[in-house]
Amino acid sequence: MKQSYNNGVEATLGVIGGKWKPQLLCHLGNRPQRTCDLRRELPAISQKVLTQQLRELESDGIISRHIGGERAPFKVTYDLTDLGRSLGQILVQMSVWGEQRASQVPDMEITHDHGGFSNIGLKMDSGI
Amino acid sequence: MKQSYNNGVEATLGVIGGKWKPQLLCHLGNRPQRTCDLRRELPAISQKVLTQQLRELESDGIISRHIGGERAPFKVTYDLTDLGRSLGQILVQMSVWGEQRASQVPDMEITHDHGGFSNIGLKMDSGI
DNA sequence: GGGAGTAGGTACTTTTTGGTAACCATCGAT
DNA sequence: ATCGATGGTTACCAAAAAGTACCTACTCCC
Repeated sequence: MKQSYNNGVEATLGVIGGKWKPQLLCHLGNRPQRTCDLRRELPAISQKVLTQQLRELESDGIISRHIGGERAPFKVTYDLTDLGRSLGQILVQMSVWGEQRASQVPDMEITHDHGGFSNIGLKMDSGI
Repeated sequence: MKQSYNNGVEATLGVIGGKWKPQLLCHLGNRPQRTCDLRRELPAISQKVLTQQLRELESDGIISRHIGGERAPFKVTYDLTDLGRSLGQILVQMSVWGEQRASQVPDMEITHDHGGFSNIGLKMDSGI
């Protein structure tokens, strides 16, 4: 179905706005990862939602899915595409802004449970 | 209540992620506006949701609310705060990325009904 | 007195999103 | 033969977000 946005910001939000997508992009920004790796790093996400968010990112062209092995316990690997990497600069800036904001607001905390975007800049096209 | 995020990106999304917030920020980025102005520019938003999103932006320190007149038909004006203006660069980049994306995907359209972020850079602290 | 304009609140419903739990299929190891 | 790891799917539920409808209260204007 044809999706419609009022401006570019909304279009971008449509891509990165899922509940787990920032974290998924973060982890995939470091290196390609298998499904089970992502599940281990994000224990709180359910299989269903993980698959769902990965499918959305894939259909948006942000990540790519590779099936390793022929008919074994498949090794499915997800990786950022060039388009996905082109989000790096935005993600890093959002990360910085959010971190700074959280450091100034007492009632806001950021649990860096499973890595963050502070290092993503090295791998993604952050422009830094 | 204490809100918790897993990384800075989510914290930022918590601020700009509302359905109408990008558009509100866009219009307020041009100049301070009254409630009725915003309603005229965004005819599709309901009074309830408009008030709600403005309150959220206000409590996040992104916009400020000024009541003009003493006990008349109040002239309530909303304006970006410095913190709000500091989002400019991020919003402009998200806008550019989204616009570019939309121009490459046939099934995605952006209806520039009520202005856009292309010019917000002039007023907000876009860093451009 | 009866609108219209201004700013907003409240109750209720709908839509969207995310979460739970159970299931399938395959392989290798025990 | 059963278990665990792998990578899913499906049906069903719950919570969050947004939308609808209707209400208040004040003032100015006719």
